[in-house]
Amino acid sequence: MAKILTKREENYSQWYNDLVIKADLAENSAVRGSMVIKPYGYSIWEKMQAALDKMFKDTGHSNAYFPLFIPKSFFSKEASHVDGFAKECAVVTHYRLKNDETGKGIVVDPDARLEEELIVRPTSETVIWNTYKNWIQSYRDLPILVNQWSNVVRWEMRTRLFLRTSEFLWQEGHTAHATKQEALDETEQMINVYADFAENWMAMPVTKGYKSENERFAGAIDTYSIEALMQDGKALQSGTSHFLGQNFAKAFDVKFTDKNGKIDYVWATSWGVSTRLIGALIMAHSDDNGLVLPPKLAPIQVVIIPIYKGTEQLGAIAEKAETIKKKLQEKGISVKFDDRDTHKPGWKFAEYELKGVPVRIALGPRDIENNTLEIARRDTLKKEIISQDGIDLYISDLLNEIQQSIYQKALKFRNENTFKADSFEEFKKIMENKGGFVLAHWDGTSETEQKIKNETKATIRCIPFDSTEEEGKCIYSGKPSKRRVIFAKAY
RNA sequence: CGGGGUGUAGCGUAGCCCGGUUAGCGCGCCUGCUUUGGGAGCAGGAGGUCGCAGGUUCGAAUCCUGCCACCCCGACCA
Repeated sequence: MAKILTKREENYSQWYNDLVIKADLAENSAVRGSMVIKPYGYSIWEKMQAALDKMFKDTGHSNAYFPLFIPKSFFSKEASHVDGFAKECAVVTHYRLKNDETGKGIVVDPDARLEEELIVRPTSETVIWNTYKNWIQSYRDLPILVNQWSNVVRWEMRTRLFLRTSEFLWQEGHTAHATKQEALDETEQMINVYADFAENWMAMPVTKGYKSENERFAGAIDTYSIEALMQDGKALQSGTSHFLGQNFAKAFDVKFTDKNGKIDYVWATSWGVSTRLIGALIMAHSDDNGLVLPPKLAPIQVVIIPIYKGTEQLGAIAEKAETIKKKLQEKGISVKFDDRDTHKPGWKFAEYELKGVPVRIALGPRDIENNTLEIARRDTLKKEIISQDGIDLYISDLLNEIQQSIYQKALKFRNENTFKADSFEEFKKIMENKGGFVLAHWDGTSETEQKIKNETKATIRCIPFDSTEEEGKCIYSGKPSKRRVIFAKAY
């Protein structure tokens, strides 16, 4: 597992500060667990956003925006939703500050108490369904296929850098449908979109499946998720898609008249992924030299580093570098030519490795003379000297190759860390050692899942869509089971 | 909120048990010269309310009391 995530070695914090996300805003507990995403990290998020946004639009969705503040009363309308979120809400109670009577500092004006408190959205189902009520009367108004890019706040008892911050950026899709089947299809479609994104953009293999009742979203009838395995053997839930049935429609009284003149409640879904994906990306691929970014999400895909003595040498090198840069850009490749004279080549090599730039080109006097380039790829750290001719084609092929290679490496890791357990002893042994995904039989009850969790910390990550039917016995209770489910310790 | 730990320069730390010069070191930062194909070398320099507030003492980073913050583990959770 990469140092950047696990070890506090010398200079660790310097890396860390330069890395993508900095947690902690200040010495103030009120913002504990908030995050600062530095520009480089944010540009990774922007690449993710762009790719996802296009996928959403290609599947017929549109973006919209709903309020940050939700009246408290909205929350009490869907019982299990309240239960799920009540414990982690930030609540706005006042709307004004005033100077302290002692003249020192500033205090909340007690006269400015809100009549009804506002909740900072932990998710937007309630405010959105309150709005949909006004948008929907007839089947002709359906479906509504809306996505929102926003920030949400969940006042977690304990935050975790990258993976569980109290405020995070995400997208949440909220759709309304005339039929149950249509909503189910939507739920499945979106988990497929997420899996597609995780595998083809993030180069991170994921398993699609159903959540057990314990792990289901508060207010959902069914939750589908994609689960990824991190390098430390823990699972990360990377995206979820919920079939909400008619729960929210009933809570917010959203009815429509169908083709036959019959009145019914609307069917709903919601789905989301968050900046947690940046954490997933880091934890899935990075090594001791820093990040390893899949080319498709790398803000800089190729960096050109000049090697030179004196400014007269730089002139010729810079000219050549600019030519190469232009050629690559014409192929749609993002290139940075780093001609800073404030840092030495070796320093730059290390810096771009830390940042995960997939391909590095070194260009020096030797190369000018021989019409060559030194190409280094981040994922394998291998270097080779190639001809400058046809560099654009070479690099664009190489980027594809790296994208594939990173995925294959992660897939191999997951395969090697996926085990079958047929007894609880075996199961415990695996969990205590290296962790990983463990396929085991389960009797289908929440009680058993809870007991296994209490004893091993492992939970059911999902019941895979593609699991084959197989007669077996629950590893804990010994009761009959029809298929294996995935257990793992989770973040 | 329970259990454990830690607060010393931008970052990482030594010193604390056993009080006593000007609080030491590494990285980073600044200046100069030499360097530049894997995080350069040498020389010089800047930077500290030792978390905060009290107390004990001739004297406190060090001992005592209170407070605050952060980290790790647990409950909670995307």
